[in-house]
Amino acid sequence: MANVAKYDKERVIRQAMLLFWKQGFHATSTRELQKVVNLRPGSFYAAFGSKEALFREVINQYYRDSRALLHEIVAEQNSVLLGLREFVKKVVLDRRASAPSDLCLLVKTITELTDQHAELLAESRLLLKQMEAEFCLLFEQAINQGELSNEAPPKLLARSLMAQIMGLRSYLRGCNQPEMVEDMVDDLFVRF
Amino acid sequence: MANVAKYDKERVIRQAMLLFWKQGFHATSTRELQKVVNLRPGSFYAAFGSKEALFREVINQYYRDSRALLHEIVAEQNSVLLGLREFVKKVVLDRRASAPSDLCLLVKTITELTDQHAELLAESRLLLKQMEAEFCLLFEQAINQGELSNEAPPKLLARSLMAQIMGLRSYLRGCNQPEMVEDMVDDLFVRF
DNA sequence: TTTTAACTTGATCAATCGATCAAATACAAA
DNA sequence: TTTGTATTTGATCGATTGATCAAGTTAAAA
Repeated sequence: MANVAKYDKERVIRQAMLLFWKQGFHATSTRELQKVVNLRPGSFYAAFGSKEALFREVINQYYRDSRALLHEIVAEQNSVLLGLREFVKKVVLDRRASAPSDLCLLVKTITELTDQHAELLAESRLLLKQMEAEFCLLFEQAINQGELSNEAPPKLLARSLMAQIMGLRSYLRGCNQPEMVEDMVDDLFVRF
Repeated sequence: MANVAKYDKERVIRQAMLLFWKQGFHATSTRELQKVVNLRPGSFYAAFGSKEALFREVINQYYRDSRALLHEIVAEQNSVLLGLREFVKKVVLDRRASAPSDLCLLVKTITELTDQHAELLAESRLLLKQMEAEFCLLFEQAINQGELSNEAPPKLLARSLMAQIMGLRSYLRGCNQPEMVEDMVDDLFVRF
């Protein structure tokens, strides 16, 4: 054994995440990435292998962070349904000032990438499916606790919530006026 | 006077549109564009000036085509509301086999681009707003003809429809299973 | 302290990027 | 047919892309 990397890999991945999230995969050069993470080419490629491989680690970190945020917010609330509502508010509206993009990194990715990066596309789809599964579990929990008036299957509710969040965030990116979307978030939860 | 361009400019723009629509702005090189439109660099840059300028013409053509399709489909239907529903079905589901992407080119663009291409971003947002205005006019028409049970202002209905379409198409891009979305399109119009 | 292997560094690779240009070509006007 | 001008063509520009590599540096193991 000898040296051990003197940089914090998770920290580096999060710095890269911010840049990828803001600019997308293609518009972010490896030189920009090397600069923000303060690694020279050799260290950079020794650590991650390729731009694609780094991106793969980035979207997985993004998923873990998102899932953690969801469960944090739900845990703070009295009911699962209120928790979901707060999560949507947080992600769609509150975090707008600090996040690198109005949109979910995973949605940005499936929007940008084609079959030319089939692995990254498939990985992003998988992570979105996993996020949907988290929603589904929470809806099941809400049903078991008698919180839910809507009698639709939890799988359908989760699917619908995913599409609604994607719609709101895309719309917000288009109009750039958060006040137009605030009411829409509330409307979203009227149906539950 | 002398020669006149021997290619059809609108045709060229539509060919470029298919490539941009499929691959996005950054992932589409000027060389690929030159190839599909069968123009050598000189003619290409004489005709359009730059990649950005061509893209600008492309998204404007895309908007005109989309608006024309909307009014075509509405005209075929007995009611405005049925027309809107058919338009959504067409755009989200039916055209999936032939379109270069599951997503709206304008939404892909506002998703991909940053302030580094502020003009194109602003132009895309403007065209989306114009599409929303078309929806708004149709909802007003539906109200005037007594078709509409929903008493919400047409502006809100148009806004909601925009977000819903964006959500469905993004979700479809993520799951890649159209059958999961068919029912969601119908649900969308239950509320009207 | 010496050895040794991992890590860091800056230069550099071939390929591709968007864009330009002089020369060749094509066609309407004279 | 000749002239004049717009268009087309292929070569090429400088910059940037993702990635590699040998030389230099560091620190744990012996």
